Amino acid sequence: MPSKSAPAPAKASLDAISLNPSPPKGLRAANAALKPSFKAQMLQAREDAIIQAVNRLLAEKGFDLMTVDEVAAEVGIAKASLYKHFPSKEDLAAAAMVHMISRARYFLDHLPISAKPIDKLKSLVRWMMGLQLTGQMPSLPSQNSSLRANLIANKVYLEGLIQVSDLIGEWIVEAQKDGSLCQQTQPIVVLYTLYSRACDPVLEFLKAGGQHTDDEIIEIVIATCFDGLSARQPAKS
Amino acid sequence: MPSKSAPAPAKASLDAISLNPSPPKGLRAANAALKPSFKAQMLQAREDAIIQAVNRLLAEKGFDLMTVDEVAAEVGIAKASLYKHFPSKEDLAAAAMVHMISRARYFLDHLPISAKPIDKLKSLVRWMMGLQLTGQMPSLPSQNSSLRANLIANKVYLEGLIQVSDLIGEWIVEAQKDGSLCQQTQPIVVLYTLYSRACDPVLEFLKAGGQHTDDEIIEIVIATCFDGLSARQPAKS
DNA sequence: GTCTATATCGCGATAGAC
DNA sequence: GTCTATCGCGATATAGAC
Repeated sequence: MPSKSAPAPAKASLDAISLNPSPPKGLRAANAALKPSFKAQMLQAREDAIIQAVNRLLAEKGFDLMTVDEVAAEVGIAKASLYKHFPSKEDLAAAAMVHMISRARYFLDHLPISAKPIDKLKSLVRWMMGLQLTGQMPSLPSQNSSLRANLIANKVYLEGLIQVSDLIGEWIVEAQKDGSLCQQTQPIVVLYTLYSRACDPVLEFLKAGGQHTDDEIIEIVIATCFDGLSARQPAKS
Repeated sequence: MPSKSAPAPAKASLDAISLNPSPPKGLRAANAALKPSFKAQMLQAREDAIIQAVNRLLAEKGFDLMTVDEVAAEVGIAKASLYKHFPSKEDLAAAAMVHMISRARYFLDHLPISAKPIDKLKSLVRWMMGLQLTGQMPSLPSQNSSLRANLIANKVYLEGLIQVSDLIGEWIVEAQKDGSLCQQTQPIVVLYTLYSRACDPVLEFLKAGGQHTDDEIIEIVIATCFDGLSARQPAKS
């Protein structure tokens, strides 16, 4: 079912313009006088379409099984044109990751300020799991060396990741102070654990089981993640 | 550090004979009269060496990045010889998985009978995490279609997996009855969650952090897995 | 900057001698 | 059953015309 038929070339480009309102784009294009330079806009839109295709394929097949030919086919352009935008497959994946970091920062910045830290953390995990269940979370096999090297060399990605991690880290510390989060667990461990939920294979298992909706799966994993598998006294709230 | 230098060809073969005492081998060789057929023994030992190498490489690089040439080099035989034992790369991985299932059944069967079900479950998770931390847990990217098809077509693997799952499932139900395991969580969800700990990326994160020993990491993840991240009343035990 | 066509190469799998 | 040598294919990346 997923494969050889040419996948509607024009659609991806259009979607990339209308959809994805998350992070505001075209800042650079909007400042150079009144004329945003249509050319630059088109170029930006095409790059967005590329990144969107990469993200989808990365989520569907992972980095190793994703081919540059597929990306080009999904965007509807020639492979050689792709390489004019991104000099390598690794850079393609890196751009997709930068985009995800950007979406994450936008999501975190727009959480209700009044929410309790523990609820912000849960919202984050729900969001990440939702992305994975809907095939939007790029999965980079953590073992590929060339890809990792390329990623940690990418300052935009790395600084974004650090900023996001710092923000989440503050919430973790706050949640520990207000008594809603386990104080025996080191904040860094909490952070890693939350990140790991974004690629937890249990999501795929449950989805394959077909007995639950995506939302049900998310609540199940949220419960096991925060409340644990052991029996617990009925919560006071 | 990991790579191009030819990796000590002879060693793997010898280790395969002396090490790996877990599941008893050579049953077939031992029955045909008094003479176990040295030839068959050597052949069996070589196949064990192959499987051991595959398991290690599978754990180190994953299925996609593992090459058959590497396996042959690590075992110390020619690639063509490998293909006389296993007709494809997928069969190679399948054999490694069958071996792991076998080890798991042996481990489960030799847990102290007197142990409480909840402790049996924790022991299992500890064992799986220990395997992953020491590079013995093969990681099969759950996305590869041809590999999955090959695996579920492998009756030995599938039946073994079902047997193991049934056994664990019984413990889960018992642990829920005796009040040590959360009764609101469906047994199948518990099972999937436990399995997922075997390939939880949080292990790699913590190991990369370098701040904890393997045993410490295991206890940390056991705690977050069973007790959750949320604050909890001091346990009564 | 986009295209078609091609270079280059790594990897799974085989041929055929011994 | 083991070896050396090679095929065949698919994938990344590039050349060169427009």
